[in-house]
Amino acid sequence: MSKNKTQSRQRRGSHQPTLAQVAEVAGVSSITASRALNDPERVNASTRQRVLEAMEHLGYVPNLIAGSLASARSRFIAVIVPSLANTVFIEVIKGLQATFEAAGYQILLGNTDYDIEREHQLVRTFLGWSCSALVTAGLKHTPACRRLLKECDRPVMEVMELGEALDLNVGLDHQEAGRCMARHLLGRGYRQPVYVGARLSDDYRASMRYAGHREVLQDAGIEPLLIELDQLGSLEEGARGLERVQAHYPGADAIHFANDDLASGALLHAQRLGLRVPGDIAIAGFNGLPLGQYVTPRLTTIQSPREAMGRLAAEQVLRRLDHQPVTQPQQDVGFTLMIGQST
Amino acid sequence: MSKNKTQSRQRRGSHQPTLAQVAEVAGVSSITASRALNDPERVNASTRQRVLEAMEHLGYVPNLIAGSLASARSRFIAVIVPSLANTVFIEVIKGLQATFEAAGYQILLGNTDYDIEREHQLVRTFLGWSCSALVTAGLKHTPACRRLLKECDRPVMEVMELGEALDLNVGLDHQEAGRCMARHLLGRGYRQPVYVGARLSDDYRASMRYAGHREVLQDAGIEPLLIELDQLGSLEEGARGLERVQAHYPGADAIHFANDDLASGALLHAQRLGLRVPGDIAIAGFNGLPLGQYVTPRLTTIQSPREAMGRLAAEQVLRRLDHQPVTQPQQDVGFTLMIGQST
DNA sequence: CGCTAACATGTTAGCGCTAACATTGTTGTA
DNA sequence: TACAACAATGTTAGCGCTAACATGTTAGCG
Repeated sequence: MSKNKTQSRQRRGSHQPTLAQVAEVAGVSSITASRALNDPERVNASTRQRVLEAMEHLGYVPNLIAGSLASARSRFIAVIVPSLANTVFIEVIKGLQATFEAAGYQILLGNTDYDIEREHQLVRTFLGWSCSALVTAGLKHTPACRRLLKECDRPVMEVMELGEALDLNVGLDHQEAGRCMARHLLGRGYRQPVYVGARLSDDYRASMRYAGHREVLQDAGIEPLLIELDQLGSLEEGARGLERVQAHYPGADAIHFANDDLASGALLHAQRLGLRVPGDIAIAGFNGLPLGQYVTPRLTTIQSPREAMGRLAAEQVLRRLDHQPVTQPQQDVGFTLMIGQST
Repeated sequence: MSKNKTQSRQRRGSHQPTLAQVAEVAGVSSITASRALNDPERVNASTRQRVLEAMEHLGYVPNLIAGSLASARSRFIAVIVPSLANTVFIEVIKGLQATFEAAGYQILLGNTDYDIEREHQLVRTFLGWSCSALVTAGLKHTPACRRLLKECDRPVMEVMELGEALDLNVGLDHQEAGRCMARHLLGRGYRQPVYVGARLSDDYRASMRYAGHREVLQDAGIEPLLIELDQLGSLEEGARGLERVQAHYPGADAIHFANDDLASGALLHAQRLGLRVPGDIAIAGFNGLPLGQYVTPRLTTIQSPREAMGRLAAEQVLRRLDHQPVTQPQQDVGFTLMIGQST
């Protein structure tokens, strides 16, 4: 028998130094070492000093997984967005990330690719990581996912749009934004505006803006016209949108695009075609991206405070995690109509 | 005494159903329930069925933290980038995310804000989460961070640029890219090109491109000119760059911008100023962003395969995690000079 | 001087899961 | 028939940490 009889089982685990080893070197118990790190007020300064030196000496890296298991809370925040290709979500993520990171939380980023089944799966996974809170882009979930979010007993924040939320909600009223732009166009005297969006069944915030647009037109006795494209937000697709409007609705005098990428693409394409904007056709967008503010003529659009929305959402969640009362579970960040020279 | 004497300690933990409870409902041991989930081949089909039903019935969500602690591996991949404001990193992240997510890994995203001390801290935190591998943007680290990365015994991937890497490395040669564009400009007959970058000490990849640019100019006996701006990548800052070039170097006949955002901003601004591009001044960029390909005149730039770089990097890491041999630890993804009408 | 309160530290028992080893029963085959 | 090989399941002992409870030690006070 070559095997050691006194020691039966094989050792597992990594070869990293543990808190117990640190404690031994520092000549204290492991709970004291733990406290020196996580609750420094509760240990004597000189003891703390010794513990920290031992950590330094051993190259100790705290095992956060073990800590989370023992304390039944992780400092994870789940953030679920439909896409990373869209600047809009990136900016919201930036706001969330900056605020949560500063408060010592780590973001777990999930990408649904506009698939709410995928979202459900991500929620399950993130709950499995004992995340402290969840942030989702939008109010649309599968029924099972809604149930899970409702019963998970953690702050749930739904960002981007306002509506019947599960818990916390920070966003803006997209239907009203659609109305606002439509009113602007009618106010400018345009009588045949066309709404141009892409994959409206996926991008349902764009479809809500369309609903607002349509409402205003119908109230004014004008028939709402719609062109639906395939790609969500690209300059090239915007150019295609312009061409399709010209082909289908030769009398159109204005285009209300679902976003600035499409609108800017159309604007640049109009230039190439020698079309005057807004003389031959007016163009409007949504988002207030820098690009739209930098083309000539400057794009009329609706600015939404995306990074601020992320920050505000994070602050609300942090307040809830800190057991402070959240007086306004629903917050409207609003939007601004920015009138450029394109309408 | 109101306290129950038989049961001393207070219960901790969440109120979530556990594997043990699932196992009890299914009438098996918990390890069998575990296997039914993680290694389905190893349990009888009917047993598995019963276990899965019990999970469904109880609304069981696996506690991934406990699983990670027990198995000493988490399915986390640390991804550390200097900024989320830059499209370039977002696209690399997209490539990484898609590939890692498909393989069942979760990305832990860290943002250093161009601070390598912050990077070191993030590396420590992520090692604390027992991440399976680390991906960092760039080869620049603090000495302590290098040591940590070298000794952590996990795949370490450095993306973006090529050079003396710690372990795996996927990227492109920025100095060569700078040379390539400078050669193009000289080949076109420009004799007073100015390099315009922003915060070159932070954005050291841009400064490497400048080094290449300078080298070519010096070889040709031309004095290299440089303008340094404050904001890393914005259209507005590009316009400012154009104005500063005109003010400082009135004889300049070409501008080699550090990125397409700056270059596009300058291009759009030139239009407004009534400057002919490239007649009055030529403009070149770097990155191959869609915007640059969509302005008139089309921007001369260098296209780098960013999303593909992310995918390739992820595949290399996955191969390493899968114990497959990695024959080429360093991979050059190359770049393409795209000659537009702006030079 | 005895008593209490506040502080400093320690002991114990898990958190929920899985690796390692153990035990059955079942099949194939020499 | 005996024995290996395998398939299916179980038992045990942690992973590294921290909550809860326990104990010792000092300062403050009438």
